[in-house]
Amino acid sequence: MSKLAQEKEKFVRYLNKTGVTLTHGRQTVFDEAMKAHGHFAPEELVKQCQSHHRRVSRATVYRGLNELLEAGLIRKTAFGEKHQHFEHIYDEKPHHHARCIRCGIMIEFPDLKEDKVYTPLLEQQKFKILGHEMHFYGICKNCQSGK
Amino acid sequence: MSKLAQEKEKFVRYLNKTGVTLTHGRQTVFDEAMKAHGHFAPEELVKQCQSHHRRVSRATVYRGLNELLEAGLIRKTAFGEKHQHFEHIYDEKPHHHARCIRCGIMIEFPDLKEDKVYTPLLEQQKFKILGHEMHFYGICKNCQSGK
DNA sequence: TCATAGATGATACACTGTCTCATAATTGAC
DNA sequence: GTCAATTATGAGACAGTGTATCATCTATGA
Repeated sequence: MSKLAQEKEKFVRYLNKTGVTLTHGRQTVFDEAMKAHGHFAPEELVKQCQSHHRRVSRATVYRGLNELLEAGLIRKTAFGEKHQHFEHIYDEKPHHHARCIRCGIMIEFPDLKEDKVYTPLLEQQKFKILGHEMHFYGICKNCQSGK
Repeated sequence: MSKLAQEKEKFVRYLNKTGVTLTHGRQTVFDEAMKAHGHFAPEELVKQCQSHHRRVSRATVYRGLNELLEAGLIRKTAFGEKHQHFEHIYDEKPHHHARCIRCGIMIEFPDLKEDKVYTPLLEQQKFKILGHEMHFYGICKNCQSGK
């Protein structure tokens, strides 16, 4: 079974558990989110969904993204920007981000499993971890030399 | 010298370096940002600045916050929410956050210096690190039992 | 004192994520 | 298969955020 099919199954399992069905809208959001390369903003996904399929509303996309998030298929990468970003998890090497606060460029670097230090702390509080992100901010090489 | 005074000096040093002066507006934003307890959203700071001082515009506050950020006096904590959050650094124990994606509650936990693993990676790319945040997301205890 | 450069306030702006509600689709009971 | 009840959806309204603009004000140094 392909990784994508596995993800689909995971999604359906989640939907069943919460007592809702895999409708056309959810299917579309799932398809496009899994198809995306790298990060995407919700509004980008709205465009994608609307270009390839019959009309899907913004509301449905936003709702669907939350479901995918809770199902653990995508993660929210929060860069302190105006809008949210997501990325799917399957097929990606775990990585983190460093962002330049001047130009916004993003540098990716591999996940080194440093989060293991923290998981006991959170589990102790019965916090169910869906994901984590190590987020650095600073000034990139170019912006330093530019000024 | 108090910690606060040290921060002020750090700020002035930064301003000098970038060739600007400590004006009334910047002073106000500095004061209120340092006075804040825990996280604050920019708009909250706008209110603060406008209630305690003579009129300071939103623009000035937003501009000032960026300067404080670059000067390394505050950090941006990005929770993937609609708006940004900041917190000042002085006088705070380094800590990170876990956020519940359902109710938004925030759990703080101490910084365990796990970032040390990554700094060489970024320094190698000449990325000047201003700060970092370890960000977990998931479902909190209450939201798990609530459903 | 004056000219210049920088800082500010007011406001407009685009955009985001959420909410509402009427309509449509789906499901299960019969 | 039909119908009623429940759930999902689309369209649009909405408030709020962070940025940009630009005319006015302020500070600085010659």
